[in-house]
Amino acid sequence: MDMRGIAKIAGVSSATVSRVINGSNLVRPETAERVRRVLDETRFVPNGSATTLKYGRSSSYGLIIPDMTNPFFSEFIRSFEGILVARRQDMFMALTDHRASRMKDTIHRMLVRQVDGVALLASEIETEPIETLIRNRVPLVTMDRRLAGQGLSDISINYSTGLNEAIEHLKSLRHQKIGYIGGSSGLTISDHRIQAFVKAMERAGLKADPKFLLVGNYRISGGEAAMAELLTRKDRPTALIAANDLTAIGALRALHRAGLSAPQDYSIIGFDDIELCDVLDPPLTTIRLPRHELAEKFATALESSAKEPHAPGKIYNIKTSLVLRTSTGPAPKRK
Amino acid sequence: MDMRGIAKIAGVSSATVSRVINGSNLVRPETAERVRRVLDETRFVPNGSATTLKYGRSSSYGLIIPDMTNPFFSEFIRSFEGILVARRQDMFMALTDHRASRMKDTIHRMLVRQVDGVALLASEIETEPIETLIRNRVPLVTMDRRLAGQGLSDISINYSTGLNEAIEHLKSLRHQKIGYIGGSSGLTISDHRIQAFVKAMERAGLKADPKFLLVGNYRISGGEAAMAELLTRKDRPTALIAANDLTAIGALRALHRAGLSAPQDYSIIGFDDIELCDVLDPPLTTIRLPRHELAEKFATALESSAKEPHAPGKIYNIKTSLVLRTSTGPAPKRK
DNA sequence: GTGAAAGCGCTAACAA
DNA sequence: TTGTTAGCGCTTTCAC
Repeated sequence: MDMRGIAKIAGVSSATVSRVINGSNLVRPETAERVRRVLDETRFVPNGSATTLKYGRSSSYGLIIPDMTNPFFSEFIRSFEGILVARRQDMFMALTDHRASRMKDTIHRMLVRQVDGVALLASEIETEPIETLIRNRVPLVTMDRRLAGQGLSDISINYSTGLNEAIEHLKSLRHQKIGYIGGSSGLTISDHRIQAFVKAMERAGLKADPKFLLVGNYRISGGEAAMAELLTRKDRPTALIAANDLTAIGALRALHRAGLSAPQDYSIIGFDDIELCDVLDPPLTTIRLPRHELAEKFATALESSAKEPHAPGKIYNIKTSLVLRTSTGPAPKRK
Repeated sequence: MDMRGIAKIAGVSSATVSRVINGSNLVRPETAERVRRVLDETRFVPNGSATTLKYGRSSSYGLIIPDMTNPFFSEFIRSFEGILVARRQDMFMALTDHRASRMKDTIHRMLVRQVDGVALLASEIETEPIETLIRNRVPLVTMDRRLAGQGLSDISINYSTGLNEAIEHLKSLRHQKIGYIGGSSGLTISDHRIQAFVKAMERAGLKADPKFLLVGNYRISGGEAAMAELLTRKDRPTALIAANDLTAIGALRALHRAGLSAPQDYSIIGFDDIELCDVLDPPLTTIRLPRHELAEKFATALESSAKEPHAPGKIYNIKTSLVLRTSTGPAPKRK
C-alpha cells in the first residue's frame, strides 16, 4: 500500500495524503480527518527510501565506535540513541575494532545510506576517510581531535579539570610519586591524556618522572601488564592514574594477584567513570567524563552542521571531574 | 554526481554504468574499464535510497536490544555486526530499555527504513508489534520464544545441556541444597530458565526447594538483593545458580559484604559467560551461551527468511555448556 | 483547499 | 554489447 492507494480510498489525491502525513495546514480539517482515518485503518507505513530520495536527507546518523567491549562506549551509545529517538532520527552503527583500515569501507557504506552526519568516536583516524566525508558534504563530529573546519566539529575533552583535582587529592594524601598508565601509543587521544597528566603534575609542583609513565591499551589486560611490570621494580610510585577505568581495573587485578591491595599499598585512580566502578572492590576513585553530556554535544553538533552545511564547524568543550570512592588513601609509609 | 553524470563523462549510458557497478558481465571489458576509471576518478558514491526504492530491499537489518549495559548484548552486537559487514549489510540499532511500550515505535521506524528483517533480542514482547512485522512481510527472528511461523523464526536456547552439567558438577562437590536466582518475573524467558533449572534438579535426583528459588532482575542489583535476603535466613542452600552472570556478580558482592566468600562459603554459578567472568575474583564458573554462534544463527535465519519470504520460519537450537572456573568448590560442612 | 505532474537516482525490461 | 525508457513512492511547485 502506498500513498496513491490511500488517496484512492479517501477520495483525494496523493498530494493531499502527503500533506496530511506531514502536518501541512493547507488541508481542510474534514479532509484531513478522512485521510487520517484511512491511514489508521490501513496501518499505513510510508516508504522512507522514497522520502530520502526525494528529500536528499535520511534523518539518520552514522555512529562509528572502535570497541563495544569497553562499557564507556556502550554507555555512550545508550545516551546517544535515546537522544536520536527523541528527535525521530535513526542510528546506523558500525564498529572498527580499533582497525583504521575498516574505516574507509564503513564511511563509504554510510555515504551510500545518505546519512545526515557521522559521529566518529574511534581514535584510529586517517585523513582520507575524513576528506571523503567533507567532499560529500556530510557533517562529521569527532572526539578530542581538537580540529574543526567546514562541516567538521570536535568535542574536546578538558582533562585538566579532573586531573588537577585528582592530583591535588593524591597530594593531600601525601603521595609524591605518582605514576600514569596510558593508553595505546600512537593515538592522538593518548598523547592528549599523557600531556594533560604531565601538565597537571607540574601545576601541583610534583615531578612527572618518565620512569613512571607506562603504556597500556585501554583494556584490562594493558593495565594488568603495566602494573605487574611496575611491581617488579625497586623504585615505584605510591599512586597511579590510569588512562581509563578498564586500565585501572587491570592494575587493581595485578595488585591483587601480588597479594597487595588498594588503597593500603597503592592508590589507584581511573578515568571515565563507567558504571562498573561503583561495583568494584574497592570502588574505584575515578575522573568522570560525563557520557550523557558527551552524547548530547555530539547530537547538537551533528544537527547544527546538518542544518547549516555552510556554517563552519565548532569545537565544543567538555569538562572532567574527580569522583571520590575508596581506591585512594594515604600514602603508605615505606623506606 | 549521479550515474548520469558518470555516464556522460565515460561516453556511455547510465544503464551501462549501473551494469558496471553491479558487476554485470554483459559489458565489453574495455567499456567497463573506461567506466571504472571515471568511477574511481570522481570517487562516485551511489545513492542507496534510490536503489532501495527501486529494488524494494535495503540490505540492512534492524536489531532491537533491551539493554546496552549488559555485556552479553554488547558482545552479541559485536559478533552480529561483524557478520553483517562481511555480507555487505548494514545494521539499524534500537534500544528498548526493557520497556515494551518502546517497541511499537521502534518497529515502525524500522519498517519505514525498509529493513529486510528484524532481530529481536528483547524479551518484553507484546504481540502487536510482531503482527505489524508479519503484516508487512518483514522477517522477524526472536530469541527463546520457541515459536515459529510465516516469516517468524526463533533461536531457542537449550538450557538443559549446561544446567545438567552444572548440577552434576555441584553434586559431585557434595552440594545437595542448590538455589536459583532468576531473572525478572513475567518474562517467558525467565520462565524457561527456571523450568529448566527445576527439571535439571529432578534429573539429578535433587529437590528444587521452592524456598530457594529467588527472583532477580538480570542485573547486579537483583543478584545482590536476592543473596542478601538469603543470608538473613536460617535454612540456606550451599550453592546457587544465577539466571545470568550479572546476577551472579551481584550475589558475589553480597557474599563479600557479609564477610563471606566463594567458593569457601557458597558455590556460585552464572549464566552467559561474559568476558568479565574471567576477570572477577573469584573467576566465575558459568554456563556458556555462545554469543558468536547465536549471532550467526540470527543472521542465517534472517537471511533465509528474507530470501524466501514464503518459506515457513524455523526454530533453531543452540546449546549451552558449563565453563569451570573457581567460584565453585566442595560444599562446606555445616551443622 | 486540492490535484496534476515532474523528478529525486537507480535498475531492468525491451529495443536496437 | 549498449541505449532508451518506465517506474519504484514520495514531495512540491504550479494550476485551478
